[in-house]
Amino acid sequence: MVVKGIRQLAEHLDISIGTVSRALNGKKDVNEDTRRRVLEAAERLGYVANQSGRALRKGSTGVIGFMMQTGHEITGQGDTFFMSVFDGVQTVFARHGLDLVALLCSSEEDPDAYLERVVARGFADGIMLSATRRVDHRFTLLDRRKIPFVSLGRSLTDVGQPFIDLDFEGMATTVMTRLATRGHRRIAVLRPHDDLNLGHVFLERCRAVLAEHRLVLEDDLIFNAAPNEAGGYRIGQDLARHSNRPSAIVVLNDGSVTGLFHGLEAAGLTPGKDIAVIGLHSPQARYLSPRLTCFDLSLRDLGISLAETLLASMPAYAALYPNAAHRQLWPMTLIDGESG
Amino acid sequence: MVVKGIRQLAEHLDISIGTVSRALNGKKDVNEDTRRRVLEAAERLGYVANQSGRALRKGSTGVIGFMMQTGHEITGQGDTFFMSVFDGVQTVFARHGLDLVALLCSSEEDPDAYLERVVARGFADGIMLSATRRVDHRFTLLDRRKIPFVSLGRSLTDVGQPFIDLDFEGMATTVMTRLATRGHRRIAVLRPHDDLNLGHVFLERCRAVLAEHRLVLEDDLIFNAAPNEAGGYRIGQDLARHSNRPSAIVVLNDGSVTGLFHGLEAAGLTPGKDIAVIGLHSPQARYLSPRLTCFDLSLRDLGISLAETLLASMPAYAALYPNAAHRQLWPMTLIDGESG
DNA sequence: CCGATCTCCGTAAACGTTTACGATACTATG
DNA sequence: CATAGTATCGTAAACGTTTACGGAGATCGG
Repeated sequence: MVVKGIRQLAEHLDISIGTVSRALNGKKDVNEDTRRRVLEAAERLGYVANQSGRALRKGSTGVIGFMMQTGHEITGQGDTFFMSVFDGVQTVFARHGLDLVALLCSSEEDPDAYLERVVARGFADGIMLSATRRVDHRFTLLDRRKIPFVSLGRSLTDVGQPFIDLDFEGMATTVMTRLATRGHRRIAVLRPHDDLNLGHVFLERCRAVLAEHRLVLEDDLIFNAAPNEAGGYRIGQDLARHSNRPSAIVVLNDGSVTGLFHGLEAAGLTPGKDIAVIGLHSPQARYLSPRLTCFDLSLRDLGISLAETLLASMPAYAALYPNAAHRQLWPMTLIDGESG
Repeated sequence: MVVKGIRQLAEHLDISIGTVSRALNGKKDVNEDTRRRVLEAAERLGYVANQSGRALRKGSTGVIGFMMQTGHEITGQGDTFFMSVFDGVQTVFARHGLDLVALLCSSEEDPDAYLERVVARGFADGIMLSATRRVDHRFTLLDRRKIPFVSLGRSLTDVGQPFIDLDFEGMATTVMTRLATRGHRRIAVLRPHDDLNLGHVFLERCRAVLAEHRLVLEDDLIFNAAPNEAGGYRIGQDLARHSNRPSAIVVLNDGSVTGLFHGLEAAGLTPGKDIAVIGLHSPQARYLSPRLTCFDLSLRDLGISLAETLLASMPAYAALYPNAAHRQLWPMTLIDGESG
């Protein structure tokens, strides 16, 4: 047996709907006995307050949306990446009865228009962004609509938004000094397509670090590729055929690294021997041969921080997270492998 | 400038809210000039009807939820898998103004309780399920709540639900006859953990096909492993150390196949030479060396069918999809590689 | 010129919930 | 006993939207 609305539930208990609502929401002014009766009946009859009615009255939905784009791969980050981040986010949200949903923007729809539509509808109380682009109108849009949000990734578009981004500067410093001091002179970088912001901050710092070693990052050694196996494979082939092959390559694109390995191997090159390969976070790093030297980070903790940063910018929760960082670069640690 | 509700928009235009609503929703009884005026103003002022108010009044949300579980990997299917399916789903939904969102169930919450909560709230007009388990209470739950749904995957729990599942029977027939006729006598199977349903239907058919060749599927050659690189790698090592090693292994678990390759290689075994390896759909199949022999399918088309099947079970749309299959086994084609 | 029809629009009810407010009964205090 | 205070509950308004209904004006046919 399933009951339809709070009115039915109230009639069934012979109590007014006001009292039932107060009982369910843990409000004052309700006898403990009746509260127990109400809760027990709601549980037994499978009553849960209607989302639309509740949201309409309260002015908030209790939903946080994480925007993702389907179809064409933008980031190439596998499900393990986002699913781990999500799990961290949820542990924080669960404490406040907030629900996380992924807002899926079709590849056939303009991301900006999609987001505007969703936000204007008041679908979610807060928004999480990822795959941030170099100039990203979504930030100005969200700022204009005055809806709390946080982004996983930086952008040149700056409206003072909170964000957490991977510490590409730290990564660049670590990896470039390592390679330079090990005698590498010509270093390549593989990154996803140019619109995304992450490549630029990385490259900028790379140039600075290399300059200290009197080295330059040559333009024709900066490769773009789709963030997947195919993209990595193609670059592996290209490297093998390169007239003046670099001695090392840093791969920002974690979805491409196994493809790159296989592309190199197919051309007779061994990573770590013929060419040093250093990657970003990669769940399969340990199972590649040779083992991939790459950076590691705690995705779950990142998700927790992401949630806290968002809540800190929401009036209803801000007081609970007084010292959440407004903007944060997430540290990564280099894990030694055999590839470089 | 942004306008808050339909009331403000109506005042701004000096029209009643009824007419504004009719104009926006393409209803009759509204002058074409005023309709244009309304649409233009809404566009200019960034008005979009509030989700909660609209859903409350109309009794439907226009949202379809695809349930996924975060944290621990259940299926191991990478983002390319679901994102491609989603994209197919969206092309159908877009025609009807339906929005697809992913309902993310935390690893700390019981999936059944989560789904019940979401459905009882009236959050979505329809539900899509995946990672179906052998006995899966979600089906009885959705059936009891009388909410339209479809699942990607079968279950022993049968409430007459519509579903689309991969054609594991066809796959079993194809792969086992291929291996048997090529002289393989001891064949192993790698599958994800036992709760999931997909392994069972596959194994059952495998046994039947092998029996025709007077062969048996030995119990100790049925391996379970986490559907990721680590799981595959471990099985690769186990196979190498096996006292009576099988000559072939079929991998249902697409997230494990590269790990398996690397595990085998680390132990000095070459796929396709020392042991035949045949996998399920795998985006990196072409970039492994040796190239993986595996099954392929159109994920985008699968998504389209999934959406059509769901809509066919929703009263409001059923008439538009008269010949959508209620239950369907999705065909896969074997792609020859070098691994078996 | 009258009645009928049509076009267009405004009014108000309804969706399910939360919550401010007031009412009632009971307890405590003097 | 009177009064103040407290505990508990019911009533009704409000959230933003859609839509059934009716009304006003215009058009048309006879």
